[in-house]
Amino acid sequence: MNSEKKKRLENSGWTVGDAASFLELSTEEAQFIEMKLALAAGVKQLREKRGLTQTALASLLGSSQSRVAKMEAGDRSVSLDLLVRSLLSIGASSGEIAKWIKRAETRSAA
Amino acid sequence: MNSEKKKRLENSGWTVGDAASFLELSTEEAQFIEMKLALAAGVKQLREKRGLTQTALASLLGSSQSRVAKMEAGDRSVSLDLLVRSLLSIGASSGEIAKWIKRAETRSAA
DNA sequence: GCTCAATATGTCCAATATGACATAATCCAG
DNA sequence: CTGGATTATGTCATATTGGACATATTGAGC
Repeated sequence: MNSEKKKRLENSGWTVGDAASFLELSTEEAQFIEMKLALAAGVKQLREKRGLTQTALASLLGSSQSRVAKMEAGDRSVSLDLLVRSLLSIGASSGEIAKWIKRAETRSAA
Repeated sequence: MNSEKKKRLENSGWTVGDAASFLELSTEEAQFIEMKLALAAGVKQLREKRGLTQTALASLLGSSQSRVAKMEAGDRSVSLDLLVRSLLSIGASSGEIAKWIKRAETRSAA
């Protein structure tokens, strides 16, 4: 179970630690993180689709390049709120967002 | 457009003000709020289905009754994060959450 | 390999969210 | 009615988040 998923989590700054503590991630937590990562990917995807640079998107959102970078990385310091707001601002519909969230479900199967 | 939806927003502490300022709610903002309200309803619905009291759910979540009440009311002070985390804790799947979010889409049609 | 644009990472402090508590309002069986 | 339980509302202090800035890393064209 560790390899693929664990790396994904670690790369997003979740300091997963050893296998034992990794296993302590409750399913809810894991699902939540997966959800955030899915939306993070959505932001990146949609931004690139619009041909925007992180800086451009940032100014569109009234934010900063670094925050956009963190959003796309699914950094611990970005909330679902910010991700969703951003997606809506880029023009994603609730339906699309729902699709991304749903997609997170299958990925979180251990 | 005002009546039904406006009241829903106002009842959730959004101080919508007069029609003009209400119209200034960008579609993104409106969609975001609708999303929160949809999830708020989801929490209530699921809690009752489980036969839990707000206090019971609160302790389950490591939170307080007042916060649960605010969640279900879609209060301005509760984040998407909290709503989603709570839903996951009550046992909702990502798919169900996605469904609620998607449902918010149609409701937000002016 | 150099340059420059794009992206990533780390750190501040201002703004917002959260749990807790007090207290009020509702509801409902008896 | 009344009392007890449930839910709503207001307010704090603490914790978390977010924009900004500095700086590092990466990547593409030359």
